[in-house]
Amino acid sequence: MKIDPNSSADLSVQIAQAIKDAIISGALIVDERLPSESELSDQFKVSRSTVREALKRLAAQSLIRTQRGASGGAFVNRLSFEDAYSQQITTSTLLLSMNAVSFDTACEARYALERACAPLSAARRSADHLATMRAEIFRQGQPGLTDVAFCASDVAFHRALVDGAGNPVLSYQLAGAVEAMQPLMNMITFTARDREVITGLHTRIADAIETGDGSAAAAGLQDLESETRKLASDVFAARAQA
Amino acid sequence: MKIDPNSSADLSVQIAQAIKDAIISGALIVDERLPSESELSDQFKVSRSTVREALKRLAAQSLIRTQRGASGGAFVNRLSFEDAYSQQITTSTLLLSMNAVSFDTACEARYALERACAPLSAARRSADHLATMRAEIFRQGQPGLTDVAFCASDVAFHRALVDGAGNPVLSYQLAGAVEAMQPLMNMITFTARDREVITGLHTRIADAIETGDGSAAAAGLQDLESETRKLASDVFAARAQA
DNA sequence: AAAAACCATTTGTCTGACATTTAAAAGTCT
DNA sequence: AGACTTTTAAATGTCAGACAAATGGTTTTT
Repeated sequence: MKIDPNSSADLSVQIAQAIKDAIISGALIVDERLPSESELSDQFKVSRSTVREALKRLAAQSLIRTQRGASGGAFVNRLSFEDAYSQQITTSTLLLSMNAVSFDTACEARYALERACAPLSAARRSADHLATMRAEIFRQGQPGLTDVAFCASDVAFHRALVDGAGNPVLSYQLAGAVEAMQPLMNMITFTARDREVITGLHTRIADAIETGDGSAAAAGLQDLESETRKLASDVFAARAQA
Repeated sequence: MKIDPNSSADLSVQIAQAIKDAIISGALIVDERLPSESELSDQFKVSRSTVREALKRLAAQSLIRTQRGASGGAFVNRLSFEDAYSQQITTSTLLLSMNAVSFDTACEARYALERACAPLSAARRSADHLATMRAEIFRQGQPGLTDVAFCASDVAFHRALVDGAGNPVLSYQLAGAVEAMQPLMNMITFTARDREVITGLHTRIADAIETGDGSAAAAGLQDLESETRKLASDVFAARAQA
């Protein structure tokens, strides 16, 4: 691991990159302890502060964790699916909010991805996830539910659908798409009639999954997408008029 | 923005979180300049080093960028799709390499997602992306191509397919799934016969996209998935024996 | 043998200094 | 007046050294 003191890049960036490369290449393995900050500052011929800034950059990406005290130090972190989920959700949320992605674009992506999960969920039809889906459908039918709570339940339903595919990589990839849309969805107000239509489609999708009919589930999702987009365009039209 | 000096969490973590919250909530908008490091250290009542470590954490997530010199400082960054892509790819790669995700799981996720793009790509059939696909198919037929180059071309073909859906959110979500698998794919050696089968399927997929037949493209991808998994299982079986 | 005191190591934080970069201000020449 | 050069001030980047706080191990005491 070497750095170039004459490069235009900041030293802390170079050091972070060097360590990151070592992790990705496998030269540093999970749970391995990095040299102490003083040792690293000797190795790289920089001050301890510079090393620390580099380590903080890595910690921000969950690549390392640090522990104080004797036999403490910085350790290569096993990137958990959970860490990856939350990073994914943060990034997706920022992307959507900062890049003015249209509701339609986000919606299209989300439902396309969910339809990809449907056949797998139907093939595996986990009792656990089906129960969650049914429970959320029930909750969505309760009177007095606020729009925000309805949305949250909607997200929970869709997550169960996705997780039901039993593929952690898919769940990870989709976490962002589903969760990041929640703020956008929260702008919609759902009338009693709207809710009825949506829970009806949810039921249709859950039924299809239960009977193992993936393409029926995908068709249900397709209709749900149209419904969602219609609702959203109504909201935007009304807002534009006001 | 307040922090709690008695909390167990490190000060730099708290400060980073406070600023991050301000960005996500919209209190700090894109391209807005943060107070200088000295001002922040006054505000939070901590030293400049601590503020700097917090800022490095945010910079590592592309939430801010810094500029030196007069009228320099830290600015809220507009998260570009490009930044998001590379973060996504790094995270996916680490996830796959550290968590011992099986080839089948990764493969299943990847092709499920790609099949989700197929109908959209077929509906839009951008001339540009189709040309890229054809070019990569041509390249894959060239004799003397190394396995690694064949794989790289394969990735390029699939990226074109995905990008052809014309949905940046989808492209972003899929970048990780497609690129992160490349190291796994590189372990496979492709015989001439294998390559013929694969480029044949690529051609079939490209043809389906060109004629706007999304389900045919999806079916082609399905066959390609089976083929890929068969090749991989042969490699693993051979390796297990040796 | 158990508890307490001590110690060494390591990260976290603080202080103060200097180097480097950069845009704006001031000055100078035509 | 306008174009060019020099100076200046502000900001980040880096360095050095110190102390605080946490933590596991070792030694001493009870």
